[in-house]
Amino acid sequence: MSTDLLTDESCGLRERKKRETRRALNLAALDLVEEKGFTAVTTEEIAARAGVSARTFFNYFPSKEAAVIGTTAEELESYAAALEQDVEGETPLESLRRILAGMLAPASIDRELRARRRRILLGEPSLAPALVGNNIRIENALTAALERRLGVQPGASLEARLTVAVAIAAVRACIEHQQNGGSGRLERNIDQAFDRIAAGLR
Amino acid sequence: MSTDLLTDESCGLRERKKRETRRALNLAALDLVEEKGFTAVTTEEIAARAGVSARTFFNYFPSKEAAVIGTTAEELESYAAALEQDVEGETPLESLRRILAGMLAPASIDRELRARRRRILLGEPSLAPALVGNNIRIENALTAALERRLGVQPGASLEARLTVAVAIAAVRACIEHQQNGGSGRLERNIDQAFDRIAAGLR
DNA sequence: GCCGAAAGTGCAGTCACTGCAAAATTGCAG
DNA sequence: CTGCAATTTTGCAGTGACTGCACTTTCGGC
Repeated sequence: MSTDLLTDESCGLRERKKRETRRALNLAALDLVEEKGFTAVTTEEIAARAGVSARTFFNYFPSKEAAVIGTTAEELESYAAALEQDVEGETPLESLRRILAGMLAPASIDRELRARRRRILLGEPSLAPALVGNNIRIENALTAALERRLGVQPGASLEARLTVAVAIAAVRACIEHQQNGGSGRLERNIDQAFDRIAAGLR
Repeated sequence: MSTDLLTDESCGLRERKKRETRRALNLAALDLVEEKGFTAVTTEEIAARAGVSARTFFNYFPSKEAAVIGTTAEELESYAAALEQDVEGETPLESLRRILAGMLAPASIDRELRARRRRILLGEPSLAPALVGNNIRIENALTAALERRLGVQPGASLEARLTVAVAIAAVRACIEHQQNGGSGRLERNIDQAFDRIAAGLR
């Protein structure tokens, strides 16, 4: 069991090929959704474009939605690790703001892919339920990480989950606001939202 | 075209029968899910137990999940109306606490049904994505109501949606905490959560 | 009782998703 | 390099959610 999180973990050919296939499926799904819209895309098409059989598709993703969203366990672990680390002079909420904003912002690497993914995912209303469902996974991973950071037993106190859930909800609200033609830039609104939450909502 | 929104709208036999059918489908769905678990229940079974054809099922609910959850537009309107009303000396967040807690608490009427519904819905992990998806509907309805209460244009300011989204997230976090064997009674935890949010999270 | 509208129903079809068993591929030991 | 074992891919057959369409039934007003 190799957990070489730092290196590319591309040790075995087998593992590398699985990653490539997964990525190919995700990219194919994004392409097709962009072309035809989510509901008009079939899992067979995605599989065909990725060069695998229809059956193999479901070896990689449990649903069509999951293939389009494509969040990997590694991503979750990476975010969790970032939150677990106690940064000097940063409250948990501030860490969450930084990490969640980082998930949205086109990062240094993968600039265009991240931007494109964001545009496609948010532009598809039929994906909205799946997206909030995906947020549950993120919430669980981040909650466990924050519990470790705070040194409490998993599920022992409400604090960790409450903070994470509220932070994710804040980001979601800002995104929704943006989608509805709301004012201001997304990052600015997120900052504002977290400021309000830190100051106490009325 | 009867738009008698004021009266109980149970005027015509047609309207009453639709309500009854919808309710019958929802109750049948709850029964069956309790008996066999969500995934083992088919829409045909639900329809059969409710005394309608398989096809008619989909005239009432767009999906199996929706039939089990069963949130009606009337319920949404009722919650929205409650939030829109500006109660003396109550901040929006306090109103939300009262209303959302009321949605969970077995009300004066429908005591057992509400309790049973809550138990069945929360006890089915396979329903979790659909439940958070349903929360979007609630969030939208409550956001619109709060915007009216605050006298702002729909989507103009971030405040309304942020407050509603955070409040719903808080309740969800408390429920999750409960489901994971967390300490304390649900209502008490919700009070605590809202207190923390009003005081400002860290 | 009659007529237009609304609701219920049957039918055929598409597609997501699953279990199973055979076939292909890969990693490894000899 | 070669066969062996584990893993992965694939085909096949099946279930069940969901849809569009056309037809019948039912309801409400006149």
